[in-house]
Amino acid sequence: MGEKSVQKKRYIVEKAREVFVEKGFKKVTMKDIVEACDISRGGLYLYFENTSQIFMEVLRMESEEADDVFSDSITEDATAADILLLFLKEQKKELLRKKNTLTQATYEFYFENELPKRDNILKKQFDSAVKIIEKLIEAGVDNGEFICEDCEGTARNIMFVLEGLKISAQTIGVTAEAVDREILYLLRGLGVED
Amino acid sequence: MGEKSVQKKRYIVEKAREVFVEKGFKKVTMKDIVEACDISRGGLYLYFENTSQIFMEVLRMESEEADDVFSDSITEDATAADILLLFLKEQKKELLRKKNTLTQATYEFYFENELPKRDNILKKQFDSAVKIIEKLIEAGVDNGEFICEDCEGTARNIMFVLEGLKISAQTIGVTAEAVDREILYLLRGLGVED
Amino acid sequence: MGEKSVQKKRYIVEKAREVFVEKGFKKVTMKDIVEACDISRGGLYLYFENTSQIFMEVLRMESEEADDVFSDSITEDATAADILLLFLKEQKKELLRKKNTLTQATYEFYFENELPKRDNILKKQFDSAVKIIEKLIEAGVDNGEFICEDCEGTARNIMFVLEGLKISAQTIGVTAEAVDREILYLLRGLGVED
Amino acid sequence: MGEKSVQKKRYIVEKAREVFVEKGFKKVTMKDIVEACDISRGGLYLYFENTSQIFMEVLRMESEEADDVFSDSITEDATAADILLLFLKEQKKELLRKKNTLTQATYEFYFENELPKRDNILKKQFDSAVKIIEKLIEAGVDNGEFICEDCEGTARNIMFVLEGLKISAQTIGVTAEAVDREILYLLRGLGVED
DNA sequence: CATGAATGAGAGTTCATTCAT
DNA sequence: GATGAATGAACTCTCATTCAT
Repeated sequence: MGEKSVQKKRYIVEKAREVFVEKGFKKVTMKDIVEACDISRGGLYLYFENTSQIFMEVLRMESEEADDVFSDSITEDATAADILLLFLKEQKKELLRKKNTLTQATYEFYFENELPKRDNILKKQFDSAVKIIEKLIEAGVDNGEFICEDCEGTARNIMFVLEGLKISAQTIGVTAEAVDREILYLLRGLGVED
Repeated sequence: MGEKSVQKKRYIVEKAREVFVEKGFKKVTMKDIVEACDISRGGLYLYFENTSQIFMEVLRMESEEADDVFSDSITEDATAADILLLFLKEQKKELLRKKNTLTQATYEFYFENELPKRDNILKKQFDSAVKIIEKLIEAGVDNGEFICEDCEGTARNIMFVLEGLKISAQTIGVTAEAVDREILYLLRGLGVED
Repeated sequence: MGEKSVQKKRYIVEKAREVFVEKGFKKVTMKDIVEACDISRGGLYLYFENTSQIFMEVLRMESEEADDVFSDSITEDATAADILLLFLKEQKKELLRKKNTLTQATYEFYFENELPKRDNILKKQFDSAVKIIEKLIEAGVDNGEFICEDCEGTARNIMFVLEGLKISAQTIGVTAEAVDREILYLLRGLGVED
Repeated sequence: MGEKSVQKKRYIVEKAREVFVEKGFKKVTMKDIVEACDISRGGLYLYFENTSQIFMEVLRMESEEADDVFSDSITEDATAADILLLFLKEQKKELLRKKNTLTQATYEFYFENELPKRDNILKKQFDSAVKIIEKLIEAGVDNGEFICEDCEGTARNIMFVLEGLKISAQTIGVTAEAVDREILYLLRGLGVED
């Protein structure tokens, strides 16, 4: 597959991403993607065999670009609390966003495909986020910003709360206030006064 | 609708439940349910128009029967900590169970149907669970079992963690140990020593 | 499947037969048969899963109706030679007929489906034809019409020649004269003077 | 077309032959052949327009190389009976061979293409085989090996029996014993004692 | 009420064939 | 000459939904 093919594949994945954002995973057909890309029916099959394959590529591309969840938050003289807060605000924005989100499609994809439980991109992201938060909390404890006895447990707790908020946002609905309240609760747990 | 019709409807819903447990929500077709019920294709349409309608009925029946999430745990002389622990154990069992769970189907259903965000059974269950946990914690605080400054916040935190664990179990996979660890973390947050 | 279904199935098989006669086996699609029957696309699938299944049914029906290859030839006072000659004439007509023949389709079907080598309708027909010809020759020998030392071998020889003529008719082409010549040759082998 | 082109064409035909041997004629697509040859899709079209054209070339090449059906059998001091027997043994081997045979593909090809009935390679091969067998029988009669009144008729009979065996091998199945039995029958018809 | 045959829309998939490079 | 990406027609198959009985 030449240079051009790589570009076209990328093009398809980008267009497909929009479709998945729009419709989730299950509802999306090869036809939908063909139409979104404005290519021929057979053309798509030159690059991908099915929607799962395309979605996995979308996820891969996503995780490549988004590896820097924290990098935005980390600036020269930011404190641990600043960084954590920024990260949580970022997550809030993400989880409240109705559109331009792959959240639902991602869940649906993992529901449908029991297989990739191991070496699961989602899991890797979760674990690495826990690690980073843990380091952050440790740093905060060191310089007296945070109070925390079980940094790892707290990091994991934060991530599960975020997961809970995320899925709740997609199902029972969650308001900005509700998210703020949870963020406050988490910060207070670290000994941060408002 | 006569008595007989009510019974048949109930029969359909029960059979359909098995199908949803087995296949989630999206993948299920009217044909699947017709076959599971061993009734005629047209027959099903006399009672339900589509799978969404059937699933909502499944959910309704479910919540009627399961309103007593706590009732099992509450006995005469159980302490607040006992009850909370029993509840959490119950949730653990539920979320680790691969089969006989409507979890996935429920998520899929709410993904597909943006509509029932309001008067959403899931939301009601969530809110009422928060309430009950809050009362429980308050009781625990009163008799010195728990230490807690923000009972409502803590109750909500517990529920979001459970939601996070539940969705994680369906996507990235969660081990029994991981769940135990979270439960311990939550209890320690209430000042409970192991 | 009720009485009506049986009739419709029969109707489909009859229409499909025409299609197979027209186009052989391989070229025929479910769509072709749907169109020939003037039923809906999905309708055909209620009765048959694929063209092989339909063709097998065509063959079965064919063999039911045609079990009496010889019965036409057998009359009260016909001699063995008469009957044999009539049979051979019948075969001649059959193998020279361009249209209304399942020959080609049958060959194609057996090419495609290696499976039914055993309990193969074609084989049964061949074997039973050999048996009948053998009996016929024996009868002819008994009453002095034929001279033959190895009736079974001769019967089989006749059938293989007929098979050879049949496939030749479909591939290299065979004239009426050529068939007559072979028939004469076979009869002379039985000591019959023209 | 240059020297190189001729070679490439030959290469394609040889590779295509393998495909036809493997899959018959009808099932073979241009894509199959492209893949077998490991050339480009468009490249094949520079040489052939469709599978029929390719197959005809395969047949032509085949008949060029195989014109010597008998040449193997004919040695200095072999008797007519020896040669005939060798030829029949050769045919037996051929028709029992499951793989490496173009038989099925050839039949399918002639089924599909009504056209080449005239100037039909198959026919030429058949006719020339009849001629040769006839000469052989005449020679055998001359030196007292065979008894035969109608050499041409007998030669043709032999060829039709072989055709019958060949197609039977492909459809109803034929055992080595069955072939031997037919060969014996044919030889006895020529007055040859076992 | 209940049945289940029938319809037809629509998704998936494969290839023959073309054509710019 | 040669390549292989691209197109689009054609086929298979599945269901939601209707309707005569």
